[in-house]
Amino acid sequence: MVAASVECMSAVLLAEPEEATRSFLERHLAQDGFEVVGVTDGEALELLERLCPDLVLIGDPEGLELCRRLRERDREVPVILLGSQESDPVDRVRAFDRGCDDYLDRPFHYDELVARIRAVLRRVAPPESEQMTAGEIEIDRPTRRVTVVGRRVVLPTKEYELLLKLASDPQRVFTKDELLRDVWGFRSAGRTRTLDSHASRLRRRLGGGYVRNVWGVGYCLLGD
Amino acid sequence: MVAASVECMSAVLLAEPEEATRSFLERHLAQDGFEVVGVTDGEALELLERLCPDLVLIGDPEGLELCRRLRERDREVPVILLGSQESDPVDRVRAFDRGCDDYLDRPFHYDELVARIRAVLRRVAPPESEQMTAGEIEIDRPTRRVTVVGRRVVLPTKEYELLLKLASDPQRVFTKDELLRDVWGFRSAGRTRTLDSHASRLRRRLGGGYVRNVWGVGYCLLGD
DNA sequence: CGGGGCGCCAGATGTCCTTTCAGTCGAGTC
DNA sequence: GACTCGACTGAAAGGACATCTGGCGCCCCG
Repeated sequence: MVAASVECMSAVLLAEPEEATRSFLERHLAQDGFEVVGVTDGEALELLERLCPDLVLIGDPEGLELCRRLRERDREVPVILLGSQESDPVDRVRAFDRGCDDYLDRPFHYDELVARIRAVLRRVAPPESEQMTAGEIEIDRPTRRVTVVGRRVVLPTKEYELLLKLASDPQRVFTKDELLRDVWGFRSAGRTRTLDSHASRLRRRLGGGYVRNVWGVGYCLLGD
Repeated sequence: MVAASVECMSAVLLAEPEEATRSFLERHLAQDGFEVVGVTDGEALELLERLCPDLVLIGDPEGLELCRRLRERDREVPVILLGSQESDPVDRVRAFDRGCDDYLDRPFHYDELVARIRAVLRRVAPPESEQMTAGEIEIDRPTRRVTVVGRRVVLPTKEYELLLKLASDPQRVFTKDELLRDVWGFRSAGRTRTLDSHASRLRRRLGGGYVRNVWGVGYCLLGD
């Protein structure tokens, strides 16, 4: 099994009531390059808002209701349901109606689960091109080369990753939580000073006031 | 079975060698609001470029190879494979590796197939318009950009949130309590001065008397 | 085993927003 | 037409947030 790209590991929220399965999945998914937080389903909804995971994996046999409540909050987050052993097509259709993205019966093969997770994520986050441009900023991912108006800029790792994220949608305003999660990973919520610090340095290195702060919200690369 | 969204019926390219299954699916999918073109797998690649379908359904038991060739042409088109009866997890993992989006074993339930088709299309299609419009006011949520008759308006956080709320139903009159609760949060009931103040400034910044007061009740964005 | 680069953090400072207050204006009522 | 209550708005106080700077610790590389 190939490890996920280092660039950005996907964050998976795992709602699985049974201890053994949960820790099994936590361990193996982590090995396969996912950042996993396992919870019992009671905690799932609450964590959803805090963590903003890339995907939710619901292992609860009663997961249907959770799926619905989750969708109610109007999150775009993809959901994969692990069914109960006796699922029939009707159950599955109902699950899809509730907005889930895939449904896998138990007992399942771990590799198939991973394949399905990847298939869903592939869809949600379409592949980024090797060459990114944002205004006068050019980023060449294979070589990690960044140029601003032709001038070469060398960036340390975190600043480079932060730039990548911001450049993925240059006009868009990213919230601090979002940036912290995607660049620093799941469990970094609240460390705004760290983000601020890097944003500040990135701004200085790029020059030209590219990195702009949106008060009380976060940052964007090309405001206005 | 709910009919497909009226907005735009999805075009499905169906590559299924077996005559009976093909016509069955053609007929039923058409009834369920899809635009279906059924072909044998030889023709699929060629038609792919001409038709640009929204989704490809591969019924061929040898569909793996087709899926690969299809992906080679680097189309973003989603693909669902209908497996052969004897598929095992290894086959399925291989299929996902080839880039397919879902895999359904035969014999399958038609309703489940439709549910899965919808789930995949849901993912692919809607980068839902994050665009709101209220009269001549346009709001782009990702960039937090607000324009009035083309003129760009910059808003501080609270005013922006207030505008969002008002624009969510521009004609409607929102009571002050409602606005306070939704923008300032639960425990803010009674602080009408604060709301007044922000409404006043929002009105001034938007110009054109958009934010209108309804005496003794609250505010609305487009009165009359 | 030392040095430098980098990630992370905390305190000081400055900036901008929010809230409140106070005075005025306007609408509705008798 | 006078009175009352609510709405409007400028200014000022206060707070929340952003930025910068310097320091500490870690890891990689020499």
